Amino acid sequence: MEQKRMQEAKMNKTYPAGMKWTKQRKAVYDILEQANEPLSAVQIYNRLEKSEQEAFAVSTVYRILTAFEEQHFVTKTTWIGDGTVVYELNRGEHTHYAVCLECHKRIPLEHCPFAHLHLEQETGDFTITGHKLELYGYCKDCKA
Amino acid sequence: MEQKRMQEAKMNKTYPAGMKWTKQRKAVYDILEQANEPLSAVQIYNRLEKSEQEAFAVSTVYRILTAFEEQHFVTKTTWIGDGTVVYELNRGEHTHYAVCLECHKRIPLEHCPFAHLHLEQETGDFTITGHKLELYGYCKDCKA
DNA sequence: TTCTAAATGCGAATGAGTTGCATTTGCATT
DNA sequence: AATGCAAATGCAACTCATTCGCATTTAGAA
Repeated sequence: MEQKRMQEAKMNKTYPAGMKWTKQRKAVYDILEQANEPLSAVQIYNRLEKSEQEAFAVSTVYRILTAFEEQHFVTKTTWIGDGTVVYELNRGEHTHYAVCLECHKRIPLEHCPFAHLHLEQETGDFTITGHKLELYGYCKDCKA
Repeated sequence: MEQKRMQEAKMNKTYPAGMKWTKQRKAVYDILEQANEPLSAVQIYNRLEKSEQEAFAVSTVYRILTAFEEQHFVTKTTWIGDGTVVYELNRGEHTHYAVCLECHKRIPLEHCPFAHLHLEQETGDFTITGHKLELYGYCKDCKA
């Protein structure tokens, strides 16, 4: 649903009221779409600098990402490990990562380990709306 | 084991080679011990300012916390919501939290939901050594 | 008591992210 | 197609957490 709205937005068919589809937003959107991993605002800014002839303002990137988040186009996440803030296009999947302590590679998990868990039971009066999980360890290349 | 080492460290019986048990470290340790929640470096710094006659340097607090983390005296964590970095005395338990998105209260979970899960199965060639988990939602006071 | 590596203080520097304000630009409406 | 204006951008200055270099102090081993 969100995804369909994003597609429409990109095709410039519809867009939420009071939202403009500028070239800056298109560029940020394209970078997020082409990325196969979550990106930080600075990473996005750097890629913009390389791919575009005209430079963008950093503040614009931050504002675009905030706007995208409000429109649910992207999901903002903080890596639990180092606190890095990254943005990821909302493709509908629910993704967790296994983080290698050696090379810091992030391997997306195929399935959410909570799919069959009933977490509500043990949190009493707490209403759960989401969760965040990171596994730590060593990838096959770093087991040496 | 870590806990015993911490106790010994505090009693000034043993301490890892090349590690000094200074009054600054004692003070930071005491504050962490008395705290019933994870604290940020700035929070610790502020409490030091109030409780001690002499002022500490902020950089010293950061360096102490880094050293404590390397010695596994404390655990460094990043809060999901706002990205705040906090430190918590390593009391030996394996703790996860439910974090209220409204009041930011952190409710420790009694049991680790992974206790009976075999995560290795779904990560293929990844060797898991640890994990971090945070649930978020709304506590009973904030459900309004 | 002496000696030295480790720890601290201080202040400057960094880096991520934000903000105020003047200027530009989608885009809805003529 | 021209107009009008709210929304978006650029820019530069700012905040805030954290780090770093370096001179000075100090814990604790010898």
